[in-house]
Amino acid sequence: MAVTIKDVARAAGLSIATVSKYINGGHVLDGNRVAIEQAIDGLGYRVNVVARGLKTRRTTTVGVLIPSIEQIFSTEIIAAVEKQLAEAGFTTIVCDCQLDADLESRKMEILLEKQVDGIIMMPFSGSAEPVQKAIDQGVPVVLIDRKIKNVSLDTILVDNDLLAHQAVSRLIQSGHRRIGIVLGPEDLYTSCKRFDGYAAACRDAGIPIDPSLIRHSDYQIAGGLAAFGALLDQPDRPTAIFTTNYETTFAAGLIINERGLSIPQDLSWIGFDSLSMAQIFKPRLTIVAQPVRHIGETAAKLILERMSGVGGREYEAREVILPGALIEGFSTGPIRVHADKIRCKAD
Amino acid sequence: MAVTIKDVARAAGLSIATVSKYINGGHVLDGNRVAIEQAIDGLGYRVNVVARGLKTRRTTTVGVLIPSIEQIFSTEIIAAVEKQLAEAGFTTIVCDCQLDADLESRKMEILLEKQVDGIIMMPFSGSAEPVQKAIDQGVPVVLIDRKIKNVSLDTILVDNDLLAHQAVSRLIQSGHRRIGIVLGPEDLYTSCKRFDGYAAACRDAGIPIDPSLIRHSDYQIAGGLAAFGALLDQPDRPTAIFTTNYETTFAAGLIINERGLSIPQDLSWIGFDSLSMAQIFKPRLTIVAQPVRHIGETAAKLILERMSGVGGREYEAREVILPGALIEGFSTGPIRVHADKIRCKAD
DNA sequence: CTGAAAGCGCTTACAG
DNA sequence: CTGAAAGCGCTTACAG
Repeated sequence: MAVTIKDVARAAGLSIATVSKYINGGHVLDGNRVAIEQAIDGLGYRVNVVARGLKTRRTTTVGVLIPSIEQIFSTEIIAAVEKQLAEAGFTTIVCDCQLDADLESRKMEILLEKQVDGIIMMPFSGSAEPVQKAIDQGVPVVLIDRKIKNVSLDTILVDNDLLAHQAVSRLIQSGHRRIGIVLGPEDLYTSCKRFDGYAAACRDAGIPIDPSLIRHSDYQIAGGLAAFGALLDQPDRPTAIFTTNYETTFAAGLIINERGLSIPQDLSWIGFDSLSMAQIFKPRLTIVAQPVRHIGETAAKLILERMSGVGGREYEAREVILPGALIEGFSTGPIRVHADKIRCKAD
Repeated sequence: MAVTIKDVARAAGLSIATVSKYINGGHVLDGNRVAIEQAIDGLGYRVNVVARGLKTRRTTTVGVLIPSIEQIFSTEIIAAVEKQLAEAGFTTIVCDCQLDADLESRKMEILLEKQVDGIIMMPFSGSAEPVQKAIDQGVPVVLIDRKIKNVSLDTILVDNDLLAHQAVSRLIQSGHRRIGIVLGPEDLYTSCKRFDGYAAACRDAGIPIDPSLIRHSDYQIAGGLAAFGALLDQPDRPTAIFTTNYETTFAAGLIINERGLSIPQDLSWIGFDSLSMAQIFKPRLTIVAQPVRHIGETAAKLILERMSGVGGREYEAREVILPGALIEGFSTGPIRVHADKIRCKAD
């Protein structure tokens, strides 16, 4: 059986209270300290954090709930979160809901059941229900990437409209006026913001918004294929396209490869996220890069602060907006006239 | 304060023992069952798994320890593991050691401290020390991807030599005889196996092994750049190259892009892992694909079996070798004569 | 500084 | 089937 604090106390000839005090950083007489240290080393004692957690009601564990663990955007954030939390002595439990709204709720319950001290969540469904459960139990929550309607919580966001504005302006500078955009679901926070930036850039340049250039998707590969394909196949097709998340950018890459399009000769293109994919693509892709590490670190620091209780149980929700960057590649260029190569499949 | 089993017992007019029995699936009188259910619903009771864990010495949690959470190979496996374990009612705690041998040991301790019921580990350092700690505590361990010397443990492997053999044979079929290979560290299990497959394929075709065509790396991007670059820059350079993990494959892609090489005209190339990168590359890459989902599921099932105690504490270590696949793209072709374009940078 | 005692919320033999 | 009691390993006031 595992060795307990009792064994240490016996070996050191002290009470468990004293040993406990020492373990938790309290002061004990020098002689006793030595005795305890020897006992611990000799016995190979290690605190049972489960027992401690029962008593202290803290598990030094934080739950991370994300839409899918297979999305690189989430992965990179998790890595940063985990590292930051580990340095503070916290363990991270990662749960994904596999793009399933029901699971999002279930996994939240599991996290709560595990008595996590705090939760970092990237909302998937947008429903307030999962997060409400945490609030009800008094567990602090920090949101990432998007807000949840009618819920006031700490949130780490990215300057989506500015970034989209920059990307679209970049295309406009190259002379494009028919610029397509592949967005996510209509009511999704990031999707709205990225559209706002697109619209603002067009407005600034005096370009009227053409609804046929705006395509919504599910922000997944399947939807990206459909949306990007539709943009290419329409009669007066765009000369440049902006895909606004990783999955739709990947989908665009697939189609471009399949149809044998030359970038930027046949089409100018700006993608989103995943620097590595951008670097591998021929020619190197121009993309909007979100500050993933920064997001993760910021979220981790904030949840640590909330868990420590600074500001009390009734704090005011904070909203942090982080800057991203437009990373230039070679996928944008001036407009060409001959664009009939595009519809190689449709024709 | 949270509602406990005591509150439920009081509300239901029963003892906590009876409530506990019901919660854990025991039989109680129908009337009592109703009373308990009502009390639970009314109070919003939820079992405190920390308290339960203290008593039962089981946490229904398994730890996953990997080299880096940012490596896509690991991510995909984790996703499969997590899903499989969740279905069995287990929670997954993912820890990575950030490619740091010391951290590998520390994180193992943390996992053990959290009283995980089992551990799935993809070894990084190859040292037996981290895993020995788990063994000492009687916590079952399932290894993934590679073995650890002098330790007999359940291990889920991939048929590395066969896969490498297939890949190299594919190149030989196209007429290549000077085939370069970018491996990992010399003593790494997978690296050795993949070299074995390479060597066997050459031997089968009567091609002598030329040491200058064999480059070891750290299996990371940095090492991949160095190794791949060195292969290209050497006097009698290979006409085809096989990069044997994701990072070195990615590195090769970077160099190919940077130098403006045309594949397969200037060079035939077969990569490893990451179907998505292969699909985005121009032309679509031929790669060796490991059965990531299969690996994850198999590891999860095995650890579940070990945790359940079937086979007893003293079981015989099992070794499972899973088949992968060579996925054909367009990155291999017949040899060309003019290869001077290659050294655009060096010249 | 040290120790005896209570208790965190649960499960588990053991009687009844 | 039900309940009283012990105990999992720890921390925490409270005396001393």
